[in-house]
Amino acid sequence: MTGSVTILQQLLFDLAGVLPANTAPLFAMTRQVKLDANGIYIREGDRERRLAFIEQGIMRAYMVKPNGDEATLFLRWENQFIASHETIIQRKPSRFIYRALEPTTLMEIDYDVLEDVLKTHPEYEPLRNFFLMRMLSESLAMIESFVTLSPEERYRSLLAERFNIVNRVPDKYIASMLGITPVSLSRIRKRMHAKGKS
Amino acid sequence: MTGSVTILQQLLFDLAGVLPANTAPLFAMTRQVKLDANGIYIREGDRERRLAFIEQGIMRAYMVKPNGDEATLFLRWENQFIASHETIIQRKPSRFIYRALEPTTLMEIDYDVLEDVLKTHPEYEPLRNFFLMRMLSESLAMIESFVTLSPEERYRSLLAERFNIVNRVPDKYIASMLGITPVSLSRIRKRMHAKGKS
DNA sequence: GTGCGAAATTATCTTTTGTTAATCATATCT
DNA sequence: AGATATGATTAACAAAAGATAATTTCGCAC
Repeated sequence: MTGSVTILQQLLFDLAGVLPANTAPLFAMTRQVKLDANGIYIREGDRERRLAFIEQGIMRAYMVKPNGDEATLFLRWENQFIASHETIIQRKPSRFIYRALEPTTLMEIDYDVLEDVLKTHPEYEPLRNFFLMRMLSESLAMIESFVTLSPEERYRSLLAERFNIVNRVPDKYIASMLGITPVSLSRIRKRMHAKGKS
Repeated sequence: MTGSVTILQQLLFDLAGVLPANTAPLFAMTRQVKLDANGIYIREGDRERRLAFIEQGIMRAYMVKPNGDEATLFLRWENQFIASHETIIQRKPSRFIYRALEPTTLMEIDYDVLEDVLKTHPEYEPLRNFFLMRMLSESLAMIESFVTLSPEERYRSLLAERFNIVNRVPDKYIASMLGITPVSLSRIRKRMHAKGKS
């Protein structure tokens, strides 16, 4: 039994009072996916509406810019969902690549199947709502950091809030997520060490 | 009869097949709010979980930074929802101020009342889902613009996609939304005029 | 341990942004 | 209309970021 199921069952109970014994219709439709470090989950152009809960590992969503450079949109880790948002929400082929940074285990469901399950079992609906709201909340926090903080402050804030995640990810992807170049992040780190250590 | 009701009824029919005649339980709980230009809808510290559909006008969500400067998080206009996201999602007092930029008309509902309505009328649920997904999608597009584009490119892209909105809003708020100062936006505009006009 | 490749740092130079303050333009109010 | 406040532009300088390339460090495979 995967821990993901337990976690989601608990959440479903807390949110909607659904007993673990009554969650079979949902979890019966899921399957496990294992990715090696650097393994690709979704490619640019993919149209499959796959939705995955991260059991173990870190995923990175990035795009390849016209000039060939990569830009990391976000990272997702344990107990978060990863999916091609544009494919799920707008049925567009993915413009992003979703790739594991570590050996990663996912619990996957086809989004169309999930919608069928939700239609026949509306009692699971609060779960979708919860994660949608959580993702919206996190996205707005990210936007907030872009409009209120300098690159150095964004990095400090990320360190303060997600030290273990930053620690598990190469700096160049962190830099990209902060909207700056790796060279610039390196200089920020240097300045930070030069001054007060905190 | 407000146009908002018609629009939402149509959406509810398209999304869930709910007939306009069957939407009374929802719209009975709404009320109209009118704001003058510059009028405040939600203040910093407010804890009321008000959710509003913008019938006419533009709303601005901004925070006051420790140094006293304002930072605009986002703008919302006709046919979008505005609410203190942190208050709705995390029940925290609002850290942002939500204010009208023009004379604005809102159709408001108390979020706790909405949840009651959704509990007794789950057939309205697709509407919530639709707007949550739309907001998530727009937020991720915003983040994408921060990690893939330079300030000038962000401004160009905003002009290309939302010319009429940019036109209705003072540049200083646009600048703030783009993560730059008004001075810097002014220079960008100058550079743009100097070179190719497009 | 050695060697290899990727990541991070450093250096140099150019471009852009931030900051502050002054000026110019434009609404708005009386 | 005239006065006033707000927003936009410009100027001057300091600070930071981008680009490119060289160098160093680090992790990993052999």
